[in-house]
Amino acid sequence: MTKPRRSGSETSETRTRLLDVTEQVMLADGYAAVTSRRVAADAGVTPALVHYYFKTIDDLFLAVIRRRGAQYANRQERALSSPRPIHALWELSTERAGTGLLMEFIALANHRKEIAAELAEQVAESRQAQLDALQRLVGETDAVDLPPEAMLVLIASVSRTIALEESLGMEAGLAQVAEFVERLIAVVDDHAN
Amino acid sequence: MTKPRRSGSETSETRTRLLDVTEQVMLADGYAAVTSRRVAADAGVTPALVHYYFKTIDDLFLAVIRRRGAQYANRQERALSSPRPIHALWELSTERAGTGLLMEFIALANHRKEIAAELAEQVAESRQAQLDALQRLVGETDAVDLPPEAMLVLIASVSRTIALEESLGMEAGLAQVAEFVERLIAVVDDHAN
DNA sequence: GTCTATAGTTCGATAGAC
DNA sequence: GTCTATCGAACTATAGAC
Repeated sequence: MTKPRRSGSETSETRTRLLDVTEQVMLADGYAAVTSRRVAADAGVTPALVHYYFKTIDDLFLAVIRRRGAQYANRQERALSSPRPIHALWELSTERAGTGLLMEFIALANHRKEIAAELAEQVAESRQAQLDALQRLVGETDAVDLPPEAMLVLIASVSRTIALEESLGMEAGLAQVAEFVERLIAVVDDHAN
Repeated sequence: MTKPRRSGSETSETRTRLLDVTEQVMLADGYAAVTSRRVAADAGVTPALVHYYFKTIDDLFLAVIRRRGAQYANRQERALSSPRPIHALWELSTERAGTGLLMEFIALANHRKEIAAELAEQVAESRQAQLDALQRLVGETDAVDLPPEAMLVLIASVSRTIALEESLGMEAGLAQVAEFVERLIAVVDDHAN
């Protein structure tokens, strides 16, 4: 939402392409595989062009996080205004593709201050929107003996772990723990009706 | 029990030092910062020596995982034979240092087949030992409406997320969700007495 | 906007002396 | 067991032509 036209870099088709390719590389080979050469090659441009759009590789990572975060915020907003908000949130959280990228960014954030800050801000904002929706839903009552904030952490925890252990080829307990969380969720969602 | 492809004796003091340093580097700057030069410098040896003990960098990673896994198996065994086995397991799982390394290995496993296999094997073995202990504890009864396998996934999920969000500077809901899990655990542990 | 060319680093891994 | 020396490759980032 910056300049109207011709700012070039914000709306460039090439720029978009570079972001797409970066996401693909991260999912396929991890964040360490994201280099100006690799991204350029996969996008069919020259390495120098990557540096033209993103001065440093960290800037490229930040741009991907921000775009991704904005997309996710939209999807979450739709989910939270559906008839069964928390169930829709759970479905959204258990999607595989998103979790894969998130894990990469978490690992990255472990040792890149700027990325940690951006990631933390996004997670916090997203969590706050969830909290607002959940509190509208349950009001002041205690439908479940689990505070709203805690339920949200639980949803985030379990969905992430399921995606992760599945990708490691494990399966013991995954279906059952999903069922357990879904039962908790149902209580809350039904409480609204 | 496959040995690293090239090893100066398994018990070498230098070898042990290299493994220690590698763990420190991973925790401080992430797996991508683990290079033969960096590890050598931090350990006070020459880069060539790193390649002498570990033919490739992946071999170095594998050796770290294996050593770590063996150590963890011991600690878990002690925890599981304590008076309150599941509570002890929970305490063990919420330790910060272990979680940090685990996140790095998970990220690594995302795109290194050998490491994914080793990691999956260790997690599965560890989970099985937990399951044995838990089933001895609760027998056939249903103390909680949560199958044993699912409770173990829940413990792993939540402990990991707490460590992770804390490291991002977040705190909302963490204490409450911990309390929730601890309540579930207490039911099971008390069931034994 | 896009390219060529390149400077300056850093890396993995090996050969071979001691 | 440990070292020196080094090859070949990959990387980030910039300068400057088109």
